[in-house]
Amino acid sequence: MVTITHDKTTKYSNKMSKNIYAYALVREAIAKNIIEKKLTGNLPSERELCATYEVARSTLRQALGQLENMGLIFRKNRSGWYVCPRKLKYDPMRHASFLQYTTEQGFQPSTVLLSKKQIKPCKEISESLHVDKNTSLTSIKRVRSVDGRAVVVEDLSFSNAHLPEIEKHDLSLSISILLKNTYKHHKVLYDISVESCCLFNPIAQHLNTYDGALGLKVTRIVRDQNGVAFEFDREYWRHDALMIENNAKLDVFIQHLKP
Amino acid sequence: MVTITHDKTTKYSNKMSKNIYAYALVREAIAKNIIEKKLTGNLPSERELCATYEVARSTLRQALGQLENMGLIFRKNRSGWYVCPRKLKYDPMRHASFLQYTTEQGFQPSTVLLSKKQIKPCKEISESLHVDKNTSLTSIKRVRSVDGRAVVVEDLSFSNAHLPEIEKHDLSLSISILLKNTYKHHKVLYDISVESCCLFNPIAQHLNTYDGALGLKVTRIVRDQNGVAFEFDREYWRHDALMIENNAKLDVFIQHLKP
DNA sequence: GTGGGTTTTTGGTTCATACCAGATTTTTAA
DNA sequence: TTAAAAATCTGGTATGAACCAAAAACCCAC
Repeated sequence: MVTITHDKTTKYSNKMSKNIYAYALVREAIAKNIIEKKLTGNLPSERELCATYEVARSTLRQALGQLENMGLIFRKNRSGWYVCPRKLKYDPMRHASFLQYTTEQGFQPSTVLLSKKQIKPCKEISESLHVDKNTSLTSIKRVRSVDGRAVVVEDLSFSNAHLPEIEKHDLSLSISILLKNTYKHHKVLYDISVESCCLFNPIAQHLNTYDGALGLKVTRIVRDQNGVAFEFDREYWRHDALMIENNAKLDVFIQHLKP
Repeated sequence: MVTITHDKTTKYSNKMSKNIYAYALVREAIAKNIIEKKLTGNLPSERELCATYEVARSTLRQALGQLENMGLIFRKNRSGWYVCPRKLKYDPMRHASFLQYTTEQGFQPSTVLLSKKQIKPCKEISESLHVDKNTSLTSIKRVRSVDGRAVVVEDLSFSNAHLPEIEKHDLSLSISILLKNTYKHHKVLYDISVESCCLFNPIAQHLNTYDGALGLKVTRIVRDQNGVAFEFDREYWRHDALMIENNAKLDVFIQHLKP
């Protein structure tokens, strides 16, 4: 049983006081308990929280929804609300494997290959990779988890011409290591885009979230040293699972700048 | 008066059919109208839409909320819902001014300086800039708009030691041009982080949105050629206003790689 | 015409209720 | 003992009603 600190004299639904809304008061009260670690793991049930804060369920759910947007809590379908684990720091520009940067940060990573097939590129991909609409590409879908929590669905498309027989490798492992070891692509370049998005089924289901949940979409075009694009990635992340980080590579730059 | 295509035989609130929910059907119907440009500018009022789709207002608002998360529509406080303009493409790594990259993309930019003061750094800033907690920094807040729509609130802190008399310049103009012209910082390096966040008052108010709205937080540490950090930025963006983009600088890299 | 007050319209907040669907736990029967 | 069935708990969906706050439209006196 979880005990929540709660000033019993505060009437959360009393909108007269200070022109502050009930949902905002409840939101702040729960946020405070989470930040001060008085609340960990799973939250009390919605109906319990309604009783605690003396608000209707829809008001409570408005507060919970905002805490979810803040990345403080998340839900498991029809099972309950949970305090979010810390975010994964992720540098889409860095040529590091998922395995590497997750373990560096103390997470237990895992990957499941959902599908592997030959596809014809959509307009966006054919334009990005400069290939004809009828060119066959190797396409894979994967779900990646940290500490048993699914955080990203990847949708990767590879140019067969550039990466011969790629479909014969174990594609549930690190692609960046495969590029390095098998195809000798030690230097690659990325075009990255990041934007806020909504996660819909079936992606939402793979991430154990709901249809319409908040996400971050990372798109990446991978090029070789000559600027030839050979890989097109779409990554759909749980919005609460990651923080994009890109650190200036001082050592490299300074080297170049020294006479 | 806006006319909406709508199959009158579809009962949106009939949950029996196909196990698809009313809010999802309404969401898809409105999304379709927006994508097909049958719906532009402002949407009909919520009560009208309720009548059109035969759902309760709370159900409709759930659909509108998801369309908002998708970046398809946005709201002006108590005035109505509007179809989102296209997103601004923004490369936080590029040393380009807001004026420059907005006009390049055909937007009309403007900036309002909200405040300018001397502050003592918080823990995060003092650690990032490697300055003592009692060092005075010049701090400014600005709101930047494109086509009259406020899209980002900036919170910038500068090291006075590194940028002497910075407080005497017009800080509603481009800082990157100021750095270039006045302080001769032609080459700078950035540490960037991007994450999903919630926008609360007063930031939400500056962006003409509501307390708890979705946002993207961009944090940036600016360093000189020697790696010395002298500026700390926090940017709070409307989540529907931007797309982070970073393009591989092929020309530069290829130059380096050529023998 | 026009400025200022009034009315109307709009979204924003909150409530109470009901029932559904899936996860979880408990009970029951083989 | 264990697997299947039932009960229970949880969040998810949906309704409709009421009232509030601010924006927008309107109107009228000057």
